[in-house]
Amino acid sequence: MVVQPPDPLSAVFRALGDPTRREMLHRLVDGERTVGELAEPFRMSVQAASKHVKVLERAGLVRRRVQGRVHYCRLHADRLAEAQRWIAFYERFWSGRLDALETMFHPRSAHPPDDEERAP
Amino acid sequence: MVVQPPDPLSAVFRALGDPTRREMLHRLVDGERTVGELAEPFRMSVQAASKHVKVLERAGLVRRRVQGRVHYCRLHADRLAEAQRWIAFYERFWSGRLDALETMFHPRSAHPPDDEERAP
DNA sequence: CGCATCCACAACCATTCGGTTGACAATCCG
DNA sequence: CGGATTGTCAACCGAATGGTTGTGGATGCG
Repeated sequence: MVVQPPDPLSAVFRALGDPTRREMLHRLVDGERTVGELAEPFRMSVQAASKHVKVLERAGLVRRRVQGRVHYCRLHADRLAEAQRWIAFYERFWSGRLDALETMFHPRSAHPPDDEERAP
Repeated sequence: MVVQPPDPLSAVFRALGDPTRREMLHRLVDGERTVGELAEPFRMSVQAASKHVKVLERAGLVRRRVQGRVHYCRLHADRLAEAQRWIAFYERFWSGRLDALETMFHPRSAHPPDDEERAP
């Protein structure tokens, strides 16, 4: 309704909210892949897969390099870091804490990562 | 279209993909809150906020305790741990690594966290 | 040149999402 | 009892999502 520009964090989480896109990200860990290669494992049209790639791209999780007629996609994980920092704020609240030592290396801020600043 | 049961990880990420719901989670860090209390900061009807709470609940991020006519919600962060483990697989690919020491305390598996196992 | 390949764009469709309003069930309290 | 409070449920609405098909633009190549 409000048609406000979606904040980056929401875009990242929503992009991750689809298993097809998560699988695509995973297939990018060992290097660049073309849109066609990314589409190949899925039982869907290339156009549909292309839409998924675009969602990942708009979320900042994938960068594209056009060479000739092929589009090479590569992982751009920096946005994932922000997402993880947001989640990490809640580490103290989940039960399966690996070991207490870890908290020494995760100095958490008193506030959750910057978010929801758009609401006055 | 395929109407398949959404996997838990997708449900978590999609729940996190909305700033209202992230804000609600944040307001649960210092204890239980009723649905009304959760709805109060937002310029939306109680019914709309109630829907958000239900999304969080179905994603397993919030538990509910009904007492009389009030519904007390509390944070249940375990699902966030799974989400973070999924993201953590990509740590090696983002640039702003805090310090190399941290990797000693994050022994990563060779594979990403269990996911997309539903596609044979 | 002529054709095949890679991919985007556009239109369309069904479903989901995020919000509304209205009605109602249950509970507390005078 | 009767009224106020808390919250759900149901129906509805517009926009976004996830898919399809069709078209066409570049590019590579025989």
